Amino acid sequence: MISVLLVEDKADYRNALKLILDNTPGFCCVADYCDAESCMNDNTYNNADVALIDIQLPGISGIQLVSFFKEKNPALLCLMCTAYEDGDNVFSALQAGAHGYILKSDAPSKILEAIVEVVNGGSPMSSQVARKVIEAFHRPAQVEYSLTNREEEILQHLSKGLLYKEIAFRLSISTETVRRHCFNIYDKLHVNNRTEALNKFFGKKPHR
Amino acid sequence: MISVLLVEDKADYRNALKLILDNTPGFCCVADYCDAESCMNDNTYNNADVALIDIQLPGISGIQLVSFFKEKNPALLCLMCTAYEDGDNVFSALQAGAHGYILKSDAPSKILEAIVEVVNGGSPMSSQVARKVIEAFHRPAQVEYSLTNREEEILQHLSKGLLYKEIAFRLSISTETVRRHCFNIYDKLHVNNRTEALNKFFGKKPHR
DNA sequence: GCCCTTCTACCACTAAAATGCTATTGTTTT
DNA sequence: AAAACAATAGCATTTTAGTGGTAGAAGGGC
Repeated sequence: MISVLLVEDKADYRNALKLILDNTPGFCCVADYCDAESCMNDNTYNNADVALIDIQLPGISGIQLVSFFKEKNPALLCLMCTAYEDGDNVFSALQAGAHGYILKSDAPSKILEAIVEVVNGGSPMSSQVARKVIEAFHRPAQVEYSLTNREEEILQHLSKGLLYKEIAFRLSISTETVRRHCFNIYDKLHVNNRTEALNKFFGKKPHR
Repeated sequence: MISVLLVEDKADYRNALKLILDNTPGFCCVADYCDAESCMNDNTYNNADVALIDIQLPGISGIQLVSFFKEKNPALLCLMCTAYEDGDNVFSALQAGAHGYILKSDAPSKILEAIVEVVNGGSPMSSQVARKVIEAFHRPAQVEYSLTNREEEILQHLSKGLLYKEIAFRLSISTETVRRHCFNIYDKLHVNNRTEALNKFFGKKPHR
């Protein structure tokens, strides 16, 4: 028996889903809310397997609700529900911790299928959104900056936010040498400071 | 016309695919190889739109080939091909830069569909593999550090490696104010420098 | 009205980082 | 043996970052 939690502002759609869930063997609707706030103030989310959440909710968005669930009950599987396939929003939701999504235009049978899929360890989503996820996920091609082993080692320590003197102590070399290595690193990477070097070497887009 | 490159060691399967591609309007097979090495030594990969690559190749693996393509011709779309759905390998391939994958057991029509899908910006993959990708992609739960909007904005700029004065210029405020914001940020995050703040706020493990 | 937070700003001081130059030791390549 | 590179290290200088104190203007909440 899969317990589903509904958070959807449109009463018609919410009630329809509830009816379908409660009348399909193997499914049940443990609770339903018309907004995120009332759901957060309740604690039914601890008794559900899957949460079906509308992305566009009045007030606190569905994406924020996912973040909330992720903290309060990480085991809860979040399935997003959107009217139309809004790439960016769906993407943000997945990034926040959602496990898949369905379109409101999908047939009830497809929605039930998606719920089962999520429970079975899948992540139902369209191929287009999958691409966005994949791309954010790709490791940027190693552009081979030919740093020496020692330089990479230094960079590892730099990435932790350590001071030169702390790195020097850990590696049992002088602060001057650490300094020198850094300078050489920045030179090779064509950057001017620690943060740029880390972004470049570890291939990070600065930040979302 | 979609130009496809084949890298597949099983001659039967490779020839069959080639035949299908060359005899389907809108598709053509620009080259085919039985291993990664010979493909890397040629330069046909510059003339293809999509590369269909077997994951299990003798010698250099399909995953390594993807990394190679990513560096040499980042525009080439890599579609992996596997005999059975080996989660870890497929996952690694996607991480290395592949855009989707198909199963050898899929019908020819489905394979052609997947190729079109990739060209159209999609990422064909199973729901199970999508889940693995999604999970690797999830941001760790934000521990809510209650930074103000302005402080988060400053942090965004810090993450690019900008100097205080550069941030000040972009936000049209004084350097002193940027300085002050940073101090407040470090205070709230209980850290002592930029790198630590970035690691903590953006929830990153220092580095692999 | 008053309190509290946020954003703004200046000053002063210390610590650290970034940029130069030079130089020794060892290892590897040619 | 010479040349090239890697790692080490010292010194000097300038710039930037980090830590304090203080304080005014704008906005929300009580």
